[in-house]
Amino acid sequence: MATKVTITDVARRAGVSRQTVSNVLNSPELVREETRDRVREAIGTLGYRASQAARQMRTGRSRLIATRIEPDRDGINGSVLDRFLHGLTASAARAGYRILLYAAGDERSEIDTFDDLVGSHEPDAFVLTSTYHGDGRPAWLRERRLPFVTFGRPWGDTGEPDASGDPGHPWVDVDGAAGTAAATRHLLDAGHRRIGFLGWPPGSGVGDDRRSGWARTLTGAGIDPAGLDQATDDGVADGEKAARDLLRAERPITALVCASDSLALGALHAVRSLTASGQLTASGRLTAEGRLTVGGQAGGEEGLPVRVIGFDDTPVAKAVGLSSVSQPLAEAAAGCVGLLTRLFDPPSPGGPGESGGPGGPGGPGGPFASEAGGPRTHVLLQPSLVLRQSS
Amino acid sequence: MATKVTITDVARRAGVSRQTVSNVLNSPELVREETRDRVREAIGTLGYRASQAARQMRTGRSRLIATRIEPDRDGINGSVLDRFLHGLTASAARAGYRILLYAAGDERSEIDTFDDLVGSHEPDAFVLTSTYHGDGRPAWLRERRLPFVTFGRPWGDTGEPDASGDPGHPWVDVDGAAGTAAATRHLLDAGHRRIGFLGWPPGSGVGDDRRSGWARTLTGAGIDPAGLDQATDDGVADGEKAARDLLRAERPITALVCASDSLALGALHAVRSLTASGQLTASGRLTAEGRLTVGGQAGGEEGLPVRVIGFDDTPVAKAVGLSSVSQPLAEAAAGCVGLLTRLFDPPSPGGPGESGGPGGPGGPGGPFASEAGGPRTHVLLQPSLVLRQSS
DNA sequence: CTGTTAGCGCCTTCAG
DNA sequence: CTGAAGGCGCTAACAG
Repeated sequence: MATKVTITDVARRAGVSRQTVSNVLNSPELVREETRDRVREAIGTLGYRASQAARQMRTGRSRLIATRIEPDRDGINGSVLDRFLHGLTASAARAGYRILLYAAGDERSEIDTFDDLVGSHEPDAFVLTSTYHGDGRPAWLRERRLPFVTFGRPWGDTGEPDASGDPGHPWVDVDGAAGTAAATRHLLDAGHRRIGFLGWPPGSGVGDDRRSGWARTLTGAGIDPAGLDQATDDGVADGEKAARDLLRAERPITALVCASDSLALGALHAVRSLTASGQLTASGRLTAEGRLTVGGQAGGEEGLPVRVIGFDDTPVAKAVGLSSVSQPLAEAAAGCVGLLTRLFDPPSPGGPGESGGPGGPGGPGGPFASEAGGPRTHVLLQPSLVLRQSS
Repeated sequence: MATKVTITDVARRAGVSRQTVSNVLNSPELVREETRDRVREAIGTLGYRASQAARQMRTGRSRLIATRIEPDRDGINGSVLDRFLHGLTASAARAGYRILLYAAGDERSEIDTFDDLVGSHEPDAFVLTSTYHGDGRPAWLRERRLPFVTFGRPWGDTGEPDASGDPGHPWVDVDGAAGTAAATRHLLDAGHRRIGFLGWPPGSGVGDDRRSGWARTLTGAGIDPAGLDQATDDGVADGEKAARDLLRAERPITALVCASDSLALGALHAVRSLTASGQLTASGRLTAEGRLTVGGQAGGEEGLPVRVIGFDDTPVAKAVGLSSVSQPLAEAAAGCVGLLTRLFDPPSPGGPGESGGPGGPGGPGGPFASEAGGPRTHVLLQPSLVLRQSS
């Protein structure tokens, strides 16, 4: 049973003082190479590891990043945050940090947990997920000058990023609008014109963002999106119901972009069941093969199979052959860790641009001065479209 | 900006020595009530929190429990471990512990991580998930007398718990066989006789366990399970294929118990597509309503709709109306934390029985002596059957 | 019951 | 470049 090996043991073994060992660890350039190697060898053979607790007492840094684990959401989309969390754990480890988990039901209890954690385990930073309108967490953390990043833009009251005078904080996000735009474009390219959108009620930043990409693309192609979308709560049953309405509307859709895989799965059900029962709509007809024939409509969309595209590329999408917009979650996690470490160890000033990141250009980079002294950096990542049988 | 408040500040505020404050925190019974209240009030108004780092240096305990976050598995079952992890985080917090996360690809890297963690953040314990045949992690930890619990029985080489002389360690598990048995019984009660099983290739402890509950129940009802099951890799497509075989076999099944929701989802697809196309089998016929009419077979099963039951009660099961066996994951997590804290703070000896737990009787409680001195305790939880449209 | 003493392992001065 | 002090905040032993 190897009793705890300390820095003193290493020093003795290497024939140097404890400080030299410490220097080898923290400022190697101060130590002569020969000595350094000797110390490192001693560290290796003894299996020495610096005690975090002792180090933290001295430096005030815990090398811990705290984040919340969310309870299983109703839907199918829960896996998104899990994948993010896995990426975060891996990225953090690479940067020498560990993830500390906490659970919290609502904002109040989450902030209480912040308070608790800050006093006890003293994480070096927080990563916030699932940001929302009027999110009180960033303000609380900023007031106390606690480093943090959000995965998700700060959604202002208008649904636009930074629209409400938010002084800003580092964030990473995925460009949802670009994702739905790509999906819509793909369907346009396949000859579809009446491309619907199945989303959530207005007011959720993420949902509005995703809808906007669809609407923008349709408009750009000279198609009026009015009447082609439905808003509903997230869920398979809700999605199925809303999709039915769209498929049997006066101007029936022939393809559908959805704000989530749950909705898309519901839509798929709707398509299949309408297909199976050979139902008619006011101006369209679903054939046995899932092809929708739109009577008397102009354009080349006659006989095209009804297409559905989801969002998040969850395991279910893969399982049922649903095309979906995929978020680069590992990259997002890496981005969070990157922004955080940049806060801790500021890069040499005057370096390369500090906005933007891999996979896409940065955001607008507004001129807000950061009174907290932290650089207002952010990373906006581009999603990708994963095509399967459903489109 | 509230600068770090220390135990000295509290002592001064309360007019006592630092030691007294410490006593109020750790051994309140040693302090006169009046003093205690005064100190507590000072703690409250000052917002004092004991520094974990300092405490850890003194006590050697970090109040951290390390566990692994698994990468997204292929399937749909990933959510199981996430729900467990959430429960673990919540239970640990209630007991005054936090969860420290790590990621690891294989056993080798996981053990390297153990080593790293033990030397740096020094978690008080580990929780191991996804145990498997020949799992090398428990032995590694036990050799070093590091406290740990596994979620999952130690599967011996024969597939039976503790069959290979494993000296034992604390574990929590869910009785999978009881779950499939309940599912099978439910189908028997509904009049089914040819109840199939869709599982994984033999050799996986969990899979064999689940199959055994089905086989046992069928045998108990006087039905020979031979030829009524299929083994395949986990996955919707694999499940669909295997289910087709079963539905069109010489002795076609009329109901199906599955080892996972992925397989069950595939089976559901198979049932629906066979139903839709009105396919015939050697001795059965699927009607349009998904009813299987078995020609010339004895028993009351004619005209019964084909039933499918999954395992794990994942969000997808809920979404598509699939009946499924549900594991009590929050309880399992609580059980892990309970076993761990029992290790740290042993209950008064001669207390109540130390085996078994809520929801079910304990395991066999073999007579192995534990050379490490730790009590070999375990908790076997009972799953429940969640019925939906599919059964 | 309360106060004093000592030191956990490390890193940051400051001298050599 | 290397060695000698000092102390981060806390608690386990003792002394009063």
